[in-house]
Amino acid sequence: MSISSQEELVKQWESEQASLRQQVVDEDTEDWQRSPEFPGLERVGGVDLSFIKGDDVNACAQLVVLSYPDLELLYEDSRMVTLTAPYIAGFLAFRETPCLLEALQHLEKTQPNLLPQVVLVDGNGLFHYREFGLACHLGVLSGLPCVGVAKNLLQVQGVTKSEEHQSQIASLQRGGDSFPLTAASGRVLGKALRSSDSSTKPVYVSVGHKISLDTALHLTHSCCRYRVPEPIRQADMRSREYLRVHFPTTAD
DNA sequence: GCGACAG
DNA sequence: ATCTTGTCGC
Repeated sequence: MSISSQEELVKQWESEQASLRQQVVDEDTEDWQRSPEFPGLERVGGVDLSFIKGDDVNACAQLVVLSYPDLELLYEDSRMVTLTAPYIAGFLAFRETPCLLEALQHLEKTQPNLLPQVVLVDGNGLFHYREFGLACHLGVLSGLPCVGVAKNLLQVQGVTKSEEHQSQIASLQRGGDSFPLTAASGRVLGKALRSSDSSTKPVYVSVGHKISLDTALHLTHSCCRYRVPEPIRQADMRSREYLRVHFPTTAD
């Protein structure tokens, strides 16, 4: 792809993000979100993509639905997809949303009773350059509540891996502890969460759609058996397993 | 030229 | 995302 055509693509994507961003709902909209016990919440989804080494076009898109609060597998869908859009930081959604949306729509059409009530997404939501990351994108297009959970800090809007940030991480004492990720504007775009007692490195939680930040944080923590919340962890493991079985590494 | 760059 | 097994420690 030529430099100029990529510049044009980015311009088009920026305008699309600005437009869709207005549809994000950063508040609780569901009945189950009203109480900290999440009464009525029975199904939590997780999505992820895995790639074959050296191939950035063919990938395995994974959707899992786990029971809540037991976090047991209710449904899983692994599908090979062909990605057309390139990966450009800040525009991950244009690469991953289409196939994830298809997986959700397929489930809604075939087994609507298993459709998740909220989806945990591997990546950011409002914690994003233009406050419209993958979790917001998938949320708006699917209409489902979504939460962004990133494993690495995106340095954006003045939030950096500074010594101050490092010391805030060090101050997280136990699972559930968190601190806000505040933009230069003063707006809180997300929170760093120590997801379990036994993990030092936090995960970065932000609103995707139809959920408040505090509810997103509490839900994420409630889904953690290990550092990465179980829905995303299961999606990740199962998509890798799918590739291992169907595209075994050629032994030399 | 150097650093940053969700997945 | 992926390259990569064992190993040290709680």
